[in-house]
Amino acid sequence: MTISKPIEATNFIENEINKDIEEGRVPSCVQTRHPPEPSGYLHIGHVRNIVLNYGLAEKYNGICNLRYDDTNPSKESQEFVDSIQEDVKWLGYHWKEIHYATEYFQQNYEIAVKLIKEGKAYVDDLSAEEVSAYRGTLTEPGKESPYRNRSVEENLDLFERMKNGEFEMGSRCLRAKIDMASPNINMRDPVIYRIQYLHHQRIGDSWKIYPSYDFSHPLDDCLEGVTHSICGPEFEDHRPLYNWVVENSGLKNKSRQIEYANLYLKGVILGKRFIKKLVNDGKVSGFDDPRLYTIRGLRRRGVLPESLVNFVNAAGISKAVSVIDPAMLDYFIRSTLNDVSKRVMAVVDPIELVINNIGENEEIEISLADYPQREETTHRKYYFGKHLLIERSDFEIVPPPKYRRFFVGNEVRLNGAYIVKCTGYDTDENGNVTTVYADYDPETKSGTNCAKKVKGTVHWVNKKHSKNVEIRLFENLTLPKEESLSGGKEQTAGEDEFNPNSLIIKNGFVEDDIDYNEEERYQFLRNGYFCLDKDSTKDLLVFNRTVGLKDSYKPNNNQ
RNA sequence: UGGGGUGUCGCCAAGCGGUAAGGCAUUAGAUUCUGACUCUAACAUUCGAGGGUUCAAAUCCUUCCACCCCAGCCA
Repeated sequence: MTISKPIEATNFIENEINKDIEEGRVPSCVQTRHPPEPSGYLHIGHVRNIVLNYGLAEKYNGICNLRYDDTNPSKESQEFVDSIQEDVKWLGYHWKEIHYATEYFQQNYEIAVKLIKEGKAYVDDLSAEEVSAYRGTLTEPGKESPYRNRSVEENLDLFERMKNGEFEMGSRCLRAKIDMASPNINMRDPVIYRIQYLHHQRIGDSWKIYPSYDFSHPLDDCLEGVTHSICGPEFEDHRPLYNWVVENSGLKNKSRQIEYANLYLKGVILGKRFIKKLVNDGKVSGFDDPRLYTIRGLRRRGVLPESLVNFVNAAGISKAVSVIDPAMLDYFIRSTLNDVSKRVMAVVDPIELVINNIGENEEIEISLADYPQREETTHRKYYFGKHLLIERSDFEIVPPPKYRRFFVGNEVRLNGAYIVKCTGYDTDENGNVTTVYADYDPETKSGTNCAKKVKGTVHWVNKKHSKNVEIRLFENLTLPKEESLSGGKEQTAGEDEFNPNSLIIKNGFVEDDIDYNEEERYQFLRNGYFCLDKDSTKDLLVFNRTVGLKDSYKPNNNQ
């Protein structure tokens, strides 16, 4: 039993930061920011960004602020701003301060005015379609807008009137005057302010003009004292623009943008838009559905935050697109859970086991260790008796080679109780096994250090001392197409593309005094971790998944 | 197609001119009152491909190939 330890990571971003510090470009305490747009729930793909930003600040004794990139009210809501804070806290990270891009609107505006005065920005009257048409294509340069060379006075006046709400939404915008012929499309006079008459969740209707990401983000970074602005790969071509804004802002603090690759899990749905669609279509119960890889979905599945952090650190970081095998995540989930899980007995798919040589009402008290994986553990009482339940898969009429569990003539240990010898079985008219019979050996009680050793140990539950529960086995909710995992693009998926086996409901049994406890994690069988859920329709829900679904017994390989 | 980026074991990923770290997965074995956990061992003569420079290259030069991102008044 090892205690999972935090994984130290060094990566190319740290190398860059170290260089900046050594060469005196930034103070040794760096400042980062975690800049989510409050337009969705956080998911596993965001954890890398969180670990990086908060982690880097921690590592360099700097600070990391949470800053909502809330410059597009049409997509954002308070629900998302609240959930993001909860999720970050749950992950174990702390921001120094909370800021909003909207807090900086006045300063953003003043800098825009300064740019206009310097002839570096102009109000364009072209429609959105025209702007697009004038922009050119990937291979052809763009055309300059006829409004590009308006006088500073006219621009100032127009921009002021935009701000005052005198124009229609979309009728005009403010553009940075850079280079319409640039091979980098982002530099072809990007729009930096647009007119927007939408109600904003934080600032209401106070502003009629909204800066674009490309304008506000670098400014807010500099204003806040950020030294390193870590972002996704999609902003790589925006870096020249980022730097242009920083250079022309007149701000003394100059932040530097560094991009890293996003993290995907093979076959796992992560797109914000996609997750929303699943929720809206009722495919899943909500943003916290355990099949989802949202932070809260994972959490509800019983995953612990350190698993996520360790996973992300172990996966490392580079600029190459990384599509990680979910088995790796599972490993980190298991390794954390293994340390903390209470071992209990439960049977997912039961068949009856009758002990021949014990009285109908006879009961033998046994003691079960709650945490056998630890040096010290508490114990609980349980009862061995005549009518027990075992897992259907723990009995075979014709045992495959090397099979260690129940088959007629074989001896097996009932976990925590006695060694038992299988004597026979009953089947129904269809040939399905209904009952298994066995004799127990009274000399082999658990804890007595009996000489007899047996290869297999089997979980069981006493029919009388167990309760019927609904057991929900969750598989990963995946898509067959790999391209569906991307976050940004329009994604289309038909209903039948979802894994239909993502939720399996079983009628199982658990020891009768195992009750809901938010903190507790459990393990039963050889491979399943679960937690109980308070929304249970019956006594409890069991969340399982690929966590530990590895079954070392593979008959086909053992022939 | 113009620009930007990336290609090291099935999957991540170190490496930055001195002769291929590590993790996941896999395989074999030990241990085991969970076929779990733990343990031990195996697992790239080779770094997208071809040329070149060098005593020496995954690391430098060069050509080519593949994949990703960019033409929102989204972020």
